Amino acid sequence: MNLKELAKLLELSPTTVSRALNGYPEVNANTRERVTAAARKYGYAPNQVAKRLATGRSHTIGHVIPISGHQMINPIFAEFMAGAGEVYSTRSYDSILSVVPETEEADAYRTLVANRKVDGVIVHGPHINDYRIDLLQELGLPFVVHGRDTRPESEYSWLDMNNRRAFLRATDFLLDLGHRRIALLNGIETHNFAARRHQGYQDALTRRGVPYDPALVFAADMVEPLGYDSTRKMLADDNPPTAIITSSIMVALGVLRATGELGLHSGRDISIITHDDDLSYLPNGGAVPLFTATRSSVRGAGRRCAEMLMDIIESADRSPQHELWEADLTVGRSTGPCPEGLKYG
Amino acid sequence: MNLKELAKLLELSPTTVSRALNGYPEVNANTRERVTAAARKYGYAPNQVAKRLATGRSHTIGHVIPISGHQMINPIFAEFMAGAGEVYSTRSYDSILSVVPETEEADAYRTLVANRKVDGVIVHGPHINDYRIDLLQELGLPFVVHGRDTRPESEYSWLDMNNRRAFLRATDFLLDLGHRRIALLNGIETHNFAARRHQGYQDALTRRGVPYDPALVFAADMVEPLGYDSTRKMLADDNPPTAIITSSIMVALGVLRATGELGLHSGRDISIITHDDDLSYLPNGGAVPLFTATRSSVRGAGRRCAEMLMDIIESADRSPQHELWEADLTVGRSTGPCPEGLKYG
DNA sequence: GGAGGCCTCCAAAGCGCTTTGGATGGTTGC
DNA sequence: GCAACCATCCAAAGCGCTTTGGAGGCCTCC
Repeated sequence: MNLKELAKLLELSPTTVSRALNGYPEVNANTRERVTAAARKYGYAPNQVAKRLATGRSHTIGHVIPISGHQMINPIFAEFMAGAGEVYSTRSYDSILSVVPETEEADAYRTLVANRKVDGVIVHGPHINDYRIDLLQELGLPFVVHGRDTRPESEYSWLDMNNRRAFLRATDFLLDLGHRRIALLNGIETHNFAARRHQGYQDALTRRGVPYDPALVFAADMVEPLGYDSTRKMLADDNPPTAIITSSIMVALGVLRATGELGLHSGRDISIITHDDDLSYLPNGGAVPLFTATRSSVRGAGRRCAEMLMDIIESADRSPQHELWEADLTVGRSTGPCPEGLKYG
Repeated sequence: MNLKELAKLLELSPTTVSRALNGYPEVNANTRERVTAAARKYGYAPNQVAKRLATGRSHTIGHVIPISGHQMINPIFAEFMAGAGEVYSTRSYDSILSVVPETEEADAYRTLVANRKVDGVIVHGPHINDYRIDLLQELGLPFVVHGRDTRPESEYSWLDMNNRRAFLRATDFLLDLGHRRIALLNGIETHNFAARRHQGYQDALTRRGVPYDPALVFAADMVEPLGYDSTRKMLADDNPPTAIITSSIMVALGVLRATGELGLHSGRDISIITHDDDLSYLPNGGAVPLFTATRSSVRGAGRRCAEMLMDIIESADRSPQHELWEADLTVGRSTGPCPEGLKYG
């Protein structure tokens, strides 16, 4: 069943049927009624491809996922998509996913534009100074960045968590408990979020006049072994940390594995705070959560980014929008006062 | 730059240009040369939407991701998509992602078909008797299942790992090491893969005449706390297991956390074998991997499923294709002989 | 030398929708 | 009573590609 057939059945022109269905004003209320009823009855659904060709709008959002040299795919991404996807389907948008080698990422955006495949894109994991933002502005493709880079924030649309403040608060929390040797297991610091987290950590130390020790800071892919290896390493040194801040639960689990092997109890012998993206397969809940954590829902961010982008696409005014989310600091079982003997370690 | 403009520049008809670019035989070799050169020079890329409308083919693969009641999104999915996505981009297919509530999954497939949005779909995580296979056959949409359900295997296309054999081998391996109390931490057993794993485990026990103890079998979402909680529970009972088989590294990490807290060394006091989907963010490598594991690459499965589906779509003959992959059994540090005192526990 | 065949190329008709630019007929205002 | 004006509807021209059904020219073969 297509438009023409439906029109014939109704003894109307395709024009009128199209307008009736798309809510244009120049059609009689009764006619519109008849048309919508018939459409429902015969199960008419407009061919999206034809619609796209005619309107030039694709009703599709693009997500370009680079596969980096180390072949690591960001586990956070699936959760983000779960959130964004919910919103897409309620507003009947599609999303297309381009998984490409990092080196071909720019090309991927260009073809997306050249082939008019998408009305807009979401940019994931921005780097310190991210060329993709320039590229997209140049291409004139609407976009929302999940995160920020370093340019003036008013120049583009983004949604970010306050990474600096979250890690400042986490560090402060540990300082309040008497810890002075606090390690940071961070993500790769060319990613802007990681750089900001580092900043927050460092700011907190500086404010209290606690010396910054580079030997306590690690930055790498946020996988479990990062937590395990760096913890084993630090705890084998003299003057080890009494507290560890990690950038993801995965890393925190690695820390726990290392401390477990050494017979240390987290929350007593050593304190751990992790950032928690609230991933569905890494729960940190219960009456008293396993980890004390700064928490911000990535799925929620996905939902909101999708909404922002669709709003931008659909509105005439394309002025940038921003949202800065604060993370919760929730107390769990993994933190406690600094052990007396180690207090000024 | 569109076809017509390019044709004008070349002083050729759109017909000929189109044919030259799409490799039809009825065009002179020199002409074809000229056309492709010009296309490259002017950066001409055919409008995919127009192409789709004209051909009726969408060059797009669909992935419908149900969000289940527990709001858990399958972490394996991202990795699968990384593999599939690689292949899509090299063969210049797109993939669209529909994230929908579980209850609306059938509708999602129907609209995909009604709107001719995809040429085929990949079905993820099939259940014991999966209605989606019936639905897709009824809708006449080409599809490949990642996994199998319980119907005759010749009736549809699938790629699966030999879950039964993998878990049979894992169980055998532990039995060979003298273990007799072997626990299984499985996924939800309405998923076919989990049911088959259970089967393999049970078959191995039966063959050796080792009694099957339901108290040693858990089935739930494969998250870290499943490993932790069930291990704590089992080890608190009298007659605890001396070995544990888990369905994912995430669960195995939970086991390790529990045993770590109890001061048990894996590979000595307790043995652990896990299935390893070879997820990029859960590495289990190194000279001697942390876990002894049955391993099969989900990313590889993604690649292959995508290829199979595209082949099916592009070939005239649509007879079902199947592939059954065997998992490797790689030995790591988490297994060892059953401690003497517990040998016939 | 004319029929038949092959190699190249092209005009034009779709694919299914939107949208521009009227047409039609009934109302309104003076 | 006539012009101006709505409210409704429609014909037809795209959107950018593919594909059908030739057409024209040259070669071959008897």
